[in-house]
Order: sequence, then structure tokens, then C-alpha cells
Amino acid sequence: MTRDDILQSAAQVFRQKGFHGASMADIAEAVQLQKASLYHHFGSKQEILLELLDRALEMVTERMAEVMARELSTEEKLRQAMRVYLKTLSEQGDLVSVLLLEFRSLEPAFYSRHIPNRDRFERMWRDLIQQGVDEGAFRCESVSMAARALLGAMNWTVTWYRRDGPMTMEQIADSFADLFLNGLLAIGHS
Amino acid sequence: MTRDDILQSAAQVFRQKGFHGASMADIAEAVQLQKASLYHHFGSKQEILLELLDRALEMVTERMAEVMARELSTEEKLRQAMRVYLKTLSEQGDLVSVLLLEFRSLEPAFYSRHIPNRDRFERMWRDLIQQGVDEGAFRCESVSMAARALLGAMNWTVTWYRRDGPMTMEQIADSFADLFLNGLLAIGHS
DNA sequence: CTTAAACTACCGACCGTTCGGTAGGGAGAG
DNA sequence: CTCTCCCTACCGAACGGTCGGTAGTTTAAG
Repeated sequence: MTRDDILQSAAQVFRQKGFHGASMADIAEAVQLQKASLYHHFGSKQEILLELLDRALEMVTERMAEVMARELSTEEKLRQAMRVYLKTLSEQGDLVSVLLLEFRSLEPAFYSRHIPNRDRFERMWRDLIQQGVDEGAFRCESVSMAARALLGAMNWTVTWYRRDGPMTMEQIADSFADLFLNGLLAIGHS
Repeated sequence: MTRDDILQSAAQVFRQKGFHGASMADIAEAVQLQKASLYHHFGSKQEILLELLDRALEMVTERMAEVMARELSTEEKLRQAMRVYLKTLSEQGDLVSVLLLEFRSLEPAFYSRHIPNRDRFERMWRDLIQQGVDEGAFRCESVSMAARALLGAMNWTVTWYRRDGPMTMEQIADSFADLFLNGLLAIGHS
């Protein structure tokens, strides 16, 4: 059993039961180990959560940066960013769910160290939108509110998306992108 | 101490620590009672959560229905619905946070009884958007995806909104409404 | 022989919950 | 007016069980 195996099982258990609702015994059972054996690999339950959050955030940030570096129109970049992020959310559902839903369970010390990374990821989205506004491709009152609406809609999918549902994450991403780019109104705007 | 006092404090504690992270002793302390005394008013910790969720959902559904009944254009109705929902979210932050974030802590039996009410609330939003499409005022590929994007953006505010932040919930609501109605693109759509 | 990784056995603390009991305030009978 | 009875609200103490975490031992591979 490797560190990674434990993390993967822990993410699964945390997603199902929540951090406080899941016990070390639950994690141990999921990874087919005795509870005490977990402490050979990790110092504490908190440490498992912290590493999960770090890894998850690093992953989504990395993938986002990769999209940002592409040579594309801002509109297309936004579309692809949404597609990549939501695809990550479906492929690494356990990991990202923990990132989005359980980071409030971090102890204050770890929590405050986690926040800056989180902000960095959110800023990438703000910057992307801001770039569109600067170019004249986008138009919106508040860039930060637009970014938060966008991220909110996408993040919230962890609460209802099922892999065996009627739509794939790519379809959902395209649907969201159309909505955010064109809006609901049938007539063009002034 | 009334049942309501306990519920209010419980919502506050659940929001801060999560359902599983909060103990009956925490709730008792918040309402200045011994934890044994809580069992005079409620049968179990689960029962407190259940009643909180029921009340919260009933409240937002009621307010939403009130807006739906107004004689307005569909666009204006959507704007007002968003304003009312987000205002509720800021005024009853504890209650709605528990509704949105802790309902997964319900035991399966209660959970399945809760779901239909939840669906009923979400359907109101879908119906509102569908009405706009039928009238020709709105245009979107998938009504249910639009509703979920809308609700996701709004629900996610519980994770970042602070009452002492730079924007009021009304401003945020208007900002979100403009974004969802007009979209990001600067040029009119085809 | 060493060392990493797993085990069994256990700890004190805390969990949700229950129990027996009490303070105080009406309600009804005499 | 008072005595009895009951009721609501609450409390201190304790219950069985589970929690995160530790100590010490065995296993297995290099």
C-alpha cells in the first residue's frame, strides 16, 4: 500500500461522509489496512486532508495554467478552460469534491496557508475574464462577480452531477459556456 | 429557552463546524443550556438537523412562490427572484448554509423524504426559465442546465459571501442577473 | 541484520444519549 | 388560602460506544 492508495481511498471516504463524518477506521477499511497502519504513512487525519487539498488544488491550477498558455481567442480559451475544469471535476470527482466541500474542516493554521493557493486559482479566472474585457471581446460590470458566478456554477456541479446521468461533463461545460457567453435573452443586447 | 432559540443556535454552530464537527455540547453552550436539556426539546441531533432543513427549504420555497405570483415580465421576475433568494441567503445565512451544505449529513431515511421538497424548489426555477423560452423572451439550449448554473452560482455565494464585504447581496444579485441575461460577449449574438 | 510496513492491543477523551431527580409554576379540591 | 398534584424545563452524572492516536510486536524483503 502506498501513500497514494491511502489518499485515493481517503478522498472517496471523505466525499461520501465528510471529513468529520469519516473515521480513520473507515479509511483503513477502504484501503484494506488496520487503522494503526495509516499512522505509518501519515501523522494525523488532518495531515491526510491537508495533502489531499494541496494535491487537488495543484492539479486544477496546473491544468488551468496549461489552458491559459494556449494560443487562442479569449472566448475560446474560456470555453476550453470550462471544459477542462469540469472534466477534471468528473474524472477526479473524489479529489475535487474534497477540495471544494471539505476545506473548511482544515484547522486554522493549515487553513490560512491554503487560502493563498486558492486565491491564486481564482485569480486565473478573473484574469481570463479581465483580458476579454480589455480586448473588447467581453463586457461585464464586475469582473470578480462574473468569475465567482462562473466558478460557483461549475463548483456546484459536485453536488448534483452523476457520472451515469443523462449528460457528460463536456456537454454540461458547453451548455454552461453558451449560457455565460450569450446570456439568456433572446434579443441581442444594447 | 424555546425550540426556536435552540434551532437558531444550532444553525449557527452547524454552519461554523459542520453537522458532524459540531457536538451537542457545542449547541448547548451556544444556547446556554446543558446538553441533556436539549433532549427535552428534540429527540436527537438528527432531528434538529431535519427540522432546520425543513424550515429553511419551506422558507425559500415560500418566498420564491411569492415572487412567481407577481404580475411581471419573465425577465423582471427572474431578476426579482434572484434578488429575493440572495437576500434570503444573506439575512438567514446560518439557516440557508445548513440547507445547502449539511443536507448530505441527513440519515438515508430522512434524506429521501427531503429530496422531493428540494426538487420542487428547483423546478420553480426551471419553470420560470421555461416560461421565458416559451414566450420567446429567453433562448437557451437546455433549460435544466441553465437553472442549475443559475442556482449553482447563487448557492456558491454561501462559501465566500461576507456581510462586511464590499458588496451587498442586492448588488451581487443584480450583477449576477445582468450576467445571466446578457452574457459576457460584447457583441450581440447571432 | 536492517528496515519498512504491516499487525494486535490498547489508551484517554469525547461522542450522542439516557437516567433520576429537582425547581417552579399553574390547576383543582377542600 | 392552602395543600396536593402534575407539568414543563432543566440539571448533574453516568452510560456504552467510538474517536484519533500510541506502543510494542511481527512479517517480509533487501
